[in-house]
Amino acid sequence: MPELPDVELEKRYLDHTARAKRVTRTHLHAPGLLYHTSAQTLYQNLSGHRITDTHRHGKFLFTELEHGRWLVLHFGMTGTLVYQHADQPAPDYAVLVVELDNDYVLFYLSRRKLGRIGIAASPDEVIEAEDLGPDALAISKAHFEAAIQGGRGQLKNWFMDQSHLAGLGNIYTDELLYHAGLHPRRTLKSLSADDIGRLYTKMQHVLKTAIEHKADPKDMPRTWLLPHRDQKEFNCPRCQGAVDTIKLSGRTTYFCSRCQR
DNA sequence: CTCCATGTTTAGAA
DNA sequence: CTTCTAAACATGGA
Repeated sequence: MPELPDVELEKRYLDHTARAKRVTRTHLHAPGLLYHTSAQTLYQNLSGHRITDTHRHGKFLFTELEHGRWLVLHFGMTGTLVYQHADQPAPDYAVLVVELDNDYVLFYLSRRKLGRIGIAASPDEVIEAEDLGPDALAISKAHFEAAIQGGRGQLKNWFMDQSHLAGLGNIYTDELLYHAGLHPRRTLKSLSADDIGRLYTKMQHVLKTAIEHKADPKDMPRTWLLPHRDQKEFNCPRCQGAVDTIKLSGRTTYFCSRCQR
């Protein structure tokens, strides 16, 4: 489940599991996920090296190895990490298997194989190559306001574009706009200073709260859209009116036409 | 079998 | 040049 909150949780997961362990062997089961990297380069940079640090930017997760280069992971729509003892049966859908020197194994699982795996000199190299905007959780209010004021188009499309701001996807953009009371088709140009300030505050609130709730839709506050999205139809937790569904850029968008304008 | 899915890329239209 | 849309990617689940 990979938007910013999910990837942040994967980072924290790595921090208290595989971090500081040494990689013994590596197996790649889905070569199609490699980008800017050969399988040989991947093996050479992982095997025999200790994991020293982790970093997240938007939906990208970076893992530093002791030689200073970084393993780059992007989770697509279905990617996730699992760390378990080598005695445990291997989970399904493993695309990358990283064996560690403490008899534990880190699995990168992906059902749809839409993610990416690579080696890079630094997170910045990837951020530049992918043309990623500032991280949605790390950006300052001033920079956010400047970005919005310099932007064009509709809110939903703008927030989904990782070159403007990195981290929000379909689900959390909908959640943000719901909390901010703004219609997904509203143009950036039409926003008041008040709207922009509220967007920033709500964005921080939605992302941080999602992380606190482990980004689990079932555990999210019932006043949010997220825990209800698995039903085809549901009512707005705030006004009780029917929540609308439209397609924007081919993605299902949920919003309340009474609360969001 | 059909439809849908938390991401990104790309071609074409506006 | 920018924005927007639909399709494609690969695959599983309802």
